[in-house]
Amino acid sequence: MPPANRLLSALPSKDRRRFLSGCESVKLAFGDVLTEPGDPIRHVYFPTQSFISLVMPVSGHSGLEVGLVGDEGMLGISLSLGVDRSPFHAVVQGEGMALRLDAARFCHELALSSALQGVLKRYIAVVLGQLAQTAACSRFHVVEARLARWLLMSGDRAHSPTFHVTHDFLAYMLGVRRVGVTKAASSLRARGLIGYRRGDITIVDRAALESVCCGCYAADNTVYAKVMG
Amino acid sequence: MPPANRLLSALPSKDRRRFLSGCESVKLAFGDVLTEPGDPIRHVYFPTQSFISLVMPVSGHSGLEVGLVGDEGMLGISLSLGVDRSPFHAVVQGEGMALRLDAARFCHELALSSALQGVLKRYIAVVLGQLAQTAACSRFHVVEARLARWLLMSGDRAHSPTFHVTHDFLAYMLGVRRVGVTKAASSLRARGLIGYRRGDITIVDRAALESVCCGCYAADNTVYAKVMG
DNA sequence: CGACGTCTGGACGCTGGCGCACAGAAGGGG
DNA sequence: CCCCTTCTGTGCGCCAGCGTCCAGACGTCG
Repeated sequence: MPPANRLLSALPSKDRRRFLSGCESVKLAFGDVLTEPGDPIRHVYFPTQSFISLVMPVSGHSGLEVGLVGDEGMLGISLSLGVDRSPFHAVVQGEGMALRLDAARFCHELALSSALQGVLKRYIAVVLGQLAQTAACSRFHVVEARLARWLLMSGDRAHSPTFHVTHDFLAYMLGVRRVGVTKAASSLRARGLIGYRRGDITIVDRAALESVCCGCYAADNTVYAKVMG
Repeated sequence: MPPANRLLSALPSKDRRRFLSGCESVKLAFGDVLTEPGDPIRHVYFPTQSFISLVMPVSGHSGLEVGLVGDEGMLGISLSLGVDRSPFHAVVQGEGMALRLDAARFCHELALSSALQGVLKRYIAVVLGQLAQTAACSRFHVVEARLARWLLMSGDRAHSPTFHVTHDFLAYMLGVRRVGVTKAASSLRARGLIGYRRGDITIVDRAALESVCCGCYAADNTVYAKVMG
């Protein structure tokens, strides 16, 4: 069985088969930009092995990552709300496969499957909570804790303790200086929680990393499990 | 004609009449707590003259306001997503009237009106964008700019340049110290942009306040107009 | 194998906001 | 009318993160 997307796995098999038959499997490459804020949504994506960052740009600043979409979610939910523009800058963070569907076809399929409608609505409710959580987190928590959270979230979505990301890129996601990331990361490494080398990061001691990270990580997971499971 | 809620005004008159007949008009008092995170949603509210803060609590911190709901929105959207729990702490910020509907009845009405479904879906899309905007704003912008934004948003929803709020409360909303608010507010007052006295704040020079405030205020309004208008 | 680009690691002073503590001013209730 | 609560204003030392610059380490590609 090939790796799947959890939203689609939740569908009854008839709806799922029907939906999958309309999808194409594409490989997303690191750094690919899938949507720009304000631009029309051409495709929706259901990551299977890949994952995607949602970044909110701010004038005069680098932008801030407000969401991470992996096999537990989808990119382009706005479409299911009847809005054809993306509010976010979406950039591929973890290379890998995703299922893709063009906008018109997605809307068509959505209209045909009330099961899909239900799953996506609940997913949107989760996203609402996660956005709020992220807002509070990036306001209050120190870089080290937020870095830990990011690594855990990415590790989950990469289905692997190792993935590719530079300090520079992390700084962009977290909305801090690159130097700040280097400092936090080297501290985590010194304590044996993670390892890294020229853009490849490895989670070494997951449990310890969880204890360093803020409660937002656990909160997110709890909400997801409660609403979706 | 009594003051209305803009979401409901957007409905075709038949649907609107039907929906309104199921609503009760209630007065919301300053400080009333309407939902707690994780608690079941008993009622949904469509403010007409009142407005409501959505606050995301964070362990070890005071919490952060992530949204403001006035006559342009509603409280309890999660219900329309099939989720009966509120992710937020919702507290009445501006005293006044609102239309209230109990949860079961709301779901029933929603099922009957596809126009209402459409409006609320678009509203949710707006909220998604606003949450992201707020996340970035509270990460990057200085207290003074954020305060200005908050005052403008509240002024809009209060339909009046004057409304009641103490520095203490503002600090809670913005996730900063009360002293930080006092400093920013007194600076704005010294420049003649606002006035205040023991909890009553007045916007004196709206245009100047807009120029002090970050672009997030304008961005929010633009998105709302584009998606809802 | 050498040169260049990329990635990581320090160092500098600076500042916005923090935590705390205290003092004056305005109102409201007994 | 006085006391007590609430609200606003100020002054401390402190620190996380900022902006900037430079240096070393690693890889890759010509």
